Amino acid sequence: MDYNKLAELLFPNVTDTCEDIENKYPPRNLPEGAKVTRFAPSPTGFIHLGGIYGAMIDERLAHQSGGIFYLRIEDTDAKREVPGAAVELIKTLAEYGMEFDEGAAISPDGEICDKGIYGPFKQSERAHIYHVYAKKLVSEGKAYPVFTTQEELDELNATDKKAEVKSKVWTEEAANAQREEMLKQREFTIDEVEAHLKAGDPFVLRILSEGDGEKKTKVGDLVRGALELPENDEDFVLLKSDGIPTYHFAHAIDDHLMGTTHVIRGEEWLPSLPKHLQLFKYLGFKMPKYLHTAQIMKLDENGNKKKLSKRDMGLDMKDYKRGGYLPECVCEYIMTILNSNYDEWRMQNPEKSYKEFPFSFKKMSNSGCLLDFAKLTDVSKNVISRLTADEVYAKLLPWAEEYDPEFAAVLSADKEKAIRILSIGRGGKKPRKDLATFADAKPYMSLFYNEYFAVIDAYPEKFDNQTVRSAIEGFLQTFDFSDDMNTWFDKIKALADSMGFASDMKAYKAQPDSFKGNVADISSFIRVAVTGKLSSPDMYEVMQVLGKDTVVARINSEIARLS
RNA sequence: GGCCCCUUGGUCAAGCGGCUAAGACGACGCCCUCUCACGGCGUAAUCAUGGGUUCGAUUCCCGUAGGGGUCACCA
Repeated sequence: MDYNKLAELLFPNVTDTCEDIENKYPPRNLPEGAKVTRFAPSPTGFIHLGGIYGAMIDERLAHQSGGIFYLRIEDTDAKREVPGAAVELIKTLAEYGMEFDEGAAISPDGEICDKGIYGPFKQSERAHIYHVYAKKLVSEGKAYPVFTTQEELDELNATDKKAEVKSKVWTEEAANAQREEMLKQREFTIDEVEAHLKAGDPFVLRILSEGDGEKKTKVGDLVRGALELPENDEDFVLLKSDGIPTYHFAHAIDDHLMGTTHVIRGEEWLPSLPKHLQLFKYLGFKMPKYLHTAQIMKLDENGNKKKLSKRDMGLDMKDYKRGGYLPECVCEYIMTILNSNYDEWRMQNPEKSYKEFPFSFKKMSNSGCLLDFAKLTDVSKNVISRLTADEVYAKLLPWAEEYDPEFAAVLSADKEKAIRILSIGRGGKKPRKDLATFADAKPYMSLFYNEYFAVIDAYPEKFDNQTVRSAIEGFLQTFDFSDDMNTWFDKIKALADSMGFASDMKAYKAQPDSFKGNVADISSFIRVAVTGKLSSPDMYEVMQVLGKDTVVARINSEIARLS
């Protein structure tokens, strides 16, 4: 077989050589040890938690080493592409603090554009590059075409391939038949190829695999160590019939030309690693280092770990946004599952950015972890508790504007007040941690606003209305808004004493029977009247924020109700 | 089914031949306290299993089981 002739037949329009391409993309001039990583999503839908997880590893590894972090859009599957998804992807990544040095970006007019000299960064725009290498492989007898008719192709496109693959019964006979079919396709003549081309039949380009599927080769993985994998024995597709490459082919060429040093991807790619080994060998490219990450899982109804699926809460980043989770909280949580010594570091360095943490892939776990909302909540509370009231307000307002406009209106009507509310118990060594998400804000803050205020909790049952009423009446009689906290509370204690309640908790605990109740009970009457609830932040501070008139009005309203 | 990956408390995990097997989240209890938070202290809870190797295995090797992934002109 004259492979050069075959190559010429298949790619008559390709005149560039591989050298021409290589010259256009010179090796990067980076300091020793600098890592070049990429995040390479396909624009087939929303970005998910696993995506952010992977992107954060890419970002840390690159920027921690003084390297380059870039974004490549893997839009090689026109059928699955979702319009506008790429733009959405980039925006979401930006929200999560993923800043790319190079790659696909959004231009001022809202279109995808390229940043840096190694583009184009959309694979659909790189067809000519792939074809140059494809032609070379054909000319060396390392790849060959398989023709189909247009009808067969249409039929292929009509099938739900994923469902078909899933339902497939993997018997030995089926495997053998598949292999025989593959081998048969290797047999053809130049004349046949010419005839097909003349008839306009589309073709795919397949690699001519070398391995026998038995012999093992060793591959290194940054988190898994040495792996033993069988050599590739599959003539997988390089170019689809539309001339666009498959992931495998695009991966080898792009990561080579763009100078990627570290490929970080999910462990679902592990089984296709032999394909990539084969390709890099055929192409004469230097292998990048691989890091296959464990998946983030959930528990299914049978109690088994399962990969997060589209229907699950917690996969789509929009879920987090809607739920009021701050991106920095999610990132903080991801850091805790990325490196288990992160928690410890955070305790020592409460004010630092996570980007100052010495992240190491050596500390990454190689088994999948369960998405743990309890942990996320804890981490989020900590992150938000470290913010100032102004910062919380600045982030809360836009969230509310999108998901609860009415609440947003209330918040912005009196910014000063909102910030005073958010300031309660904030700052200092032991800040309150009331907010894990912005969705917690309204229930927490509602007692401060008359439009939301309601007496929700009942007064403690063991006291009759008469007692409650005289207590809050008594409070009102001596209430002076300008009192400081101690004076204010001393008055409550005095009130307790005058009503036969213990003002000293220790005294009460020693002899509970000699009192009608204690000062905490008195406080709870006032608390329910003023806040509507049995629990609230520090009541003195609450009253200071509410203002004298509101406090008096609420108590009077309760006095009336209890009469 | 073939191939590959994984396996320490409920969860995330430290460990890298000898430890009473860290720590965090969660749970529970106590303390602090005018409530709720916060904080402090404490309790319960883990090496999947069988065989080796070894004076000694959570740690090394082999098998088994369980879980996950993958076997497309999808990425």
